[in-house]
Amino acid sequence: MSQLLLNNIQKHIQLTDEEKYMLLSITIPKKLKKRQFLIQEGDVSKYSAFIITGCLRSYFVDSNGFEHILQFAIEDWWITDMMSYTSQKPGRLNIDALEDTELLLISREDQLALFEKCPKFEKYFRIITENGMVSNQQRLLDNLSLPAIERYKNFTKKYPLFLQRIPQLQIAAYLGITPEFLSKIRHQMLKD
Amino acid sequence: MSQLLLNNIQKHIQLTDEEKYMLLSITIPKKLKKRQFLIQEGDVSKYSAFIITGCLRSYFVDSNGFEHILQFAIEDWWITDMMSYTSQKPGRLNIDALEDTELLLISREDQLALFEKCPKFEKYFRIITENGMVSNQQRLLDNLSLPAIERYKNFTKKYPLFLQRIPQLQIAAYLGITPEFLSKIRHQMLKD
DNA sequence: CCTAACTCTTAATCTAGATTAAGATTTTTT
DNA sequence: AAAAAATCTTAATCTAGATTAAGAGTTAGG
Repeated sequence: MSQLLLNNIQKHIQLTDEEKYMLLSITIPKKLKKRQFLIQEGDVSKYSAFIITGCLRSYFVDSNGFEHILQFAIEDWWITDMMSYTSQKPGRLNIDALEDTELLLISREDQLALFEKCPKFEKYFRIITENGMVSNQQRLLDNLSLPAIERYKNFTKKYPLFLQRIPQLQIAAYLGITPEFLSKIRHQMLKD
Repeated sequence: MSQLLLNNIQKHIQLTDEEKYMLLSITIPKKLKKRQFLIQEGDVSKYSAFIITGCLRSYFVDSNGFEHILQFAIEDWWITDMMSYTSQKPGRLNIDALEDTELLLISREDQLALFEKCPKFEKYFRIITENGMVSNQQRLLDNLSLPAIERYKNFTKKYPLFLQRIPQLQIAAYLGITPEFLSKIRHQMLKD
């Protein structure tokens, strides 16, 4: 089960058995049922979560009660409220499970201690964070420059697996449109 | 002149004189006149730039020829096309100077070699990247959840110094609205 | 110092996407 | 298996912000 995490890490750095042990000794397994929360608004995100099976979303509830989704995450991905996790202050994001989910958690405290003991892990997380930043930037550019229909087409190309797994309601909240308008777009796409 | 960079770094990690030397021996000073490019679309971003004086912007030109600004950067900030810089593949961003500017450049190659020689620097850039990711996420949330007038108010609060320095045309391209609409918003704000 | 090139504003018209509402399906709970 | 809750669709109406156009103010280069 931890093998998925080790494999993910070993795409970027090589680990000795001792280093594997160092890592695994600080990971905490956790299960969430569908709709259970990992983090709620106002919490300090003590942990970053690596997903073994299942699917989570991180989202923000605006002053009108609308949800806006920052990230979907499935097997082999990390998710947390980065702002709260890095600062260890209360965050504004919620993270909950869209399916029954198995996670490995690592606390910020243990993570930083691990970096001190073994800088290789700092490299791994530096790379993960760089990649996350790039995909965030790409998404911001899409939101600034493309109409909703193009953003949806990009989404279907980039994340074809999500289409089967994630309700349209959620996809609309990720794209920044209403479910009604997404429905209209999909109808329109069938015609051409 | 390099003192600004050393101070910035020493907010996050402590450096020995030798480490300072290691860093400075790979930085390349560069000057740009207003309107000169650091990077153009299609280039590989060989360098990340730390700003000593002046102001730059990174932006994307969409298929209709409209510019969308990802980042403004002034003294004491880093800027690059992260996608291209980390992958060393051609990028889609332009970076140019809004004012006469002095920079210190570091190549991706030298940066990665520095990380190997001295993991402390990996820590520094991991922190910088984490912070960048957080502010990108915050901006994405603002774009998803707030109307233009609120985004402008947030901008004025977060970057009061930019208001004097950066033309409204550019600020509009950052907020994701037309300059005409920004003008309307500003007029509207005077009334209350 | 003058002209060309930006920059900002105002206003009329237009459109992508929101809102509201209602009905049809599907999923979940009891 | 029935009832309740969530999901998706369609359609009419509405609005935030775009587009177009024109003029005024400001900056910069020759």
